[in-house]
Amino acid sequence: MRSTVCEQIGNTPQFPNVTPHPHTPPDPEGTWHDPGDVKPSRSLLGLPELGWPDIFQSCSEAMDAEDEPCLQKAAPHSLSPAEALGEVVHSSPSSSSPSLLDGQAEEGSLEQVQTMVVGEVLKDIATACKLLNIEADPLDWSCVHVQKWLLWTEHLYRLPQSCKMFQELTGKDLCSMSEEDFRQRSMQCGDMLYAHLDIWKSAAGMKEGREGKSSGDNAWSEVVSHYPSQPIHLWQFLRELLLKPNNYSFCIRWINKEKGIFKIEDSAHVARLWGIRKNRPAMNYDKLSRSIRQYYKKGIIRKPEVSRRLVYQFVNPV
DNA sequence: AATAAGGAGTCAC
DNA sequence: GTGACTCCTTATT
Repeated sequence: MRSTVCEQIGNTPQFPNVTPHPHTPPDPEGTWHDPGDVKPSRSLLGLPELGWPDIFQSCSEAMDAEDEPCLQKAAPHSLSPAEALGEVVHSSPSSSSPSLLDGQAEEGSLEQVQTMVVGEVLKDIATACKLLNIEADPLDWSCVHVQKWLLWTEHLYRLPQSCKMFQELTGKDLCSMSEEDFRQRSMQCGDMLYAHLDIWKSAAGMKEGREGKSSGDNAWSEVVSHYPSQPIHLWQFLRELLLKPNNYSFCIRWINKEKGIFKIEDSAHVARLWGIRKNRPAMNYDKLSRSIRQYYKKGIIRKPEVSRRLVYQFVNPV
């Protein structure tokens, strides 16, 4: 199934370049090569069309729950993320005739893929909303929310820090800015931030103007139902990260999901994400790990039988 | 040097 | 009271 879809995608004009994901899963030995070390090309990192690699990776995840190394992703070109969302949103999935031409069949498959992609994008947004404790619609963001989103996006994609250039902007302000405005505030990653915001805006736009049919709607209700979210526990936060391997496996990943054993690949990064979530700029791994150790006596997290550095185990696996 | 373990004080809810 | 943050010492990798 996956190979079929991959082949279709590979042969489709919208997905001309199939390239490995920068967050390539670790080898069997468990060693991990930081994507920052291998210095992937800007297109690999998603510049300026960053949304697509992540979206497509999410789509791959939907097709195959396992985080397999063979997964490939496409570099975007002719279709922006927002356009892709729009296309699926406004397409009608109805008309299928027995005399379909090859092209139409291909279109149908593409449509299916796009529908799946939209669903996964919305789920990713739902996850981010939950982890960040912000609303899904950027128009509703306060200045603080904007800063959280910026910090998060920068850390998630390892972009240079530029959130200071966006200080005292509300979500409305941000949404009214052009791509050029973004670039002026951040030469290095303004275009990427703009692309990401575009995805969120498009997803929020799906809320209105249509009634529930496609898979995107379930995902959307998931997005809105998560807000306002409750204070999140550290163990919940870690589990959320672990359950999104395509987004976060570069910093935390399962060693043995069945047993609940996981490894923190980038301690500083995980701590930073946790600090963003809790509005604790001084958060570091020393403090985060102290909180994890408090879980020992509570029976939530423990060290595995064979203790290894940065490896922990949920006492009650999912 | 980074990580692990755990004591102890503090704070917000 | 609870959960988390913070700072700390000591031990281990």
